[in-house]
Amino acid sequence: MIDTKTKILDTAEKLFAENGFAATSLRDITTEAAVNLGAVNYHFQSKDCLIDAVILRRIEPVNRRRIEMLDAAGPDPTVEQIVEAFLAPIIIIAQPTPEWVPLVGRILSTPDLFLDRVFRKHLAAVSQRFSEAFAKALPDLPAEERLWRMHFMAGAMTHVLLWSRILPAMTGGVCDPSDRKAVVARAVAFLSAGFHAPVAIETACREGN
Amino acid sequence: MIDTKTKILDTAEKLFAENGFAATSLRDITTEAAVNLGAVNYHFQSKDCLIDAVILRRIEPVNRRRIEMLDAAGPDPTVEQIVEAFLAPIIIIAQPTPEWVPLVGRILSTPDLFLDRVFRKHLAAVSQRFSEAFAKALPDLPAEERLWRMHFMAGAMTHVLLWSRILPAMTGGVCDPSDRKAVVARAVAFLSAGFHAPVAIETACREGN
DNA sequence: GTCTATAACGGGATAGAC
DNA sequence: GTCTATCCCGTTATAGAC
Repeated sequence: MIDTKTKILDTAEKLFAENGFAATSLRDITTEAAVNLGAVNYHFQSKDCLIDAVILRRIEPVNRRRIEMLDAAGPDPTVEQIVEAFLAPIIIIAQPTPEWVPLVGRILSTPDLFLDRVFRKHLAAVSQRFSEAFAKALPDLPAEERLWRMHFMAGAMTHVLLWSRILPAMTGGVCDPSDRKAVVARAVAFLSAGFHAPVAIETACREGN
Repeated sequence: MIDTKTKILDTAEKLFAENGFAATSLRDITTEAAVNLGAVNYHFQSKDCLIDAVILRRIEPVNRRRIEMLDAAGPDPTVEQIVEAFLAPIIIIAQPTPEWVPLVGRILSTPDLFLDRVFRKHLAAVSQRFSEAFAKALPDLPAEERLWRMHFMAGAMTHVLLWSRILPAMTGGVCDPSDRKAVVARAVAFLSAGFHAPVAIETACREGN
């Protein structure tokens, strides 16, 4: 028997992922979870706090796994290893709870206030670790370019999470996101190549070639 | 003097971009636009129709410019040219109306019903054109991998649009999205390299190497 | 075409019985 | 801890004066 608090958390996670935070009412959640409306404000103080709780429950394990994978790659990981350590946890770990996959995508694509207050707080440290790893693996890459490329990487990852449900329909069944290891492998190959690309801006400054 | 309908459209675009569709009320729009609440339901039938109208107004020029740039690259465009034709219009054209940049990002990251009904209808044809161009430029790339890579590209682009406003704060001022030509150049370099990357999945099947 | 007033509804939050 | 009833607010949409 799952307790009420967990039922609310699970259902909220599912509905937030499907319909977004603003479009999901507490009534939607309590109805589907078959719990009482008042229970939400008892266990969590408000809808905002519920959102925070839903997010926090999932971010922590992902970040821990990311750091683990980065550490496991040794003191001088390759670009491929860094990219994989960043992507794999958030895509692979999702297996037992597939609902939260598009949820994370939704979080990452909602640059609103609560993102500052919830997300940056929990991502900044990890992001810093990865930035340093990239700096070491790509010592000739300017810092600005490195951050832009990490930004592109995060975008590709977010998109994969967000659209995973409808991608088969979009591609006429050609792309299948359910094989998550394959998705990671494809993304790592694509993004690693991007990190290794020559720097376009500096080339433009050198003018001749 | 701008007419009421345009004022509503402009303001709705701005507020939708800033706060999302669900979180923006018609009252927010009419107050900021200094027009009457009833005018919205007069000029547009409903909030949903207003959203459609806001989106449609911007999609068409972008798609037209994309096809123009693709055509201008000749019958056999390079990967770089294709990527640039896909990215540049949506990022560069934004100059006169910067509000809609994050708006487009928001559209692309909201895989809900109206996206099916509004967006796929207007993107499918263009997407097909670009897919064919990539197929010609990368004849050895399997169709599945090609579609995945286009997906990654769309994700990176979306993220750039969505986060453009807060990126400077996130990176301590290092990354500046206001120089849009530079952003395009960086993204083209990164993503083109990704498209040229060897195919990881097939490598895994060949097992030995 | 424009504006005001209001209907009809659904939302979050709370009080209080059990 | 759980449930019911209710308050109060903001929302969309409409009706009708001007």
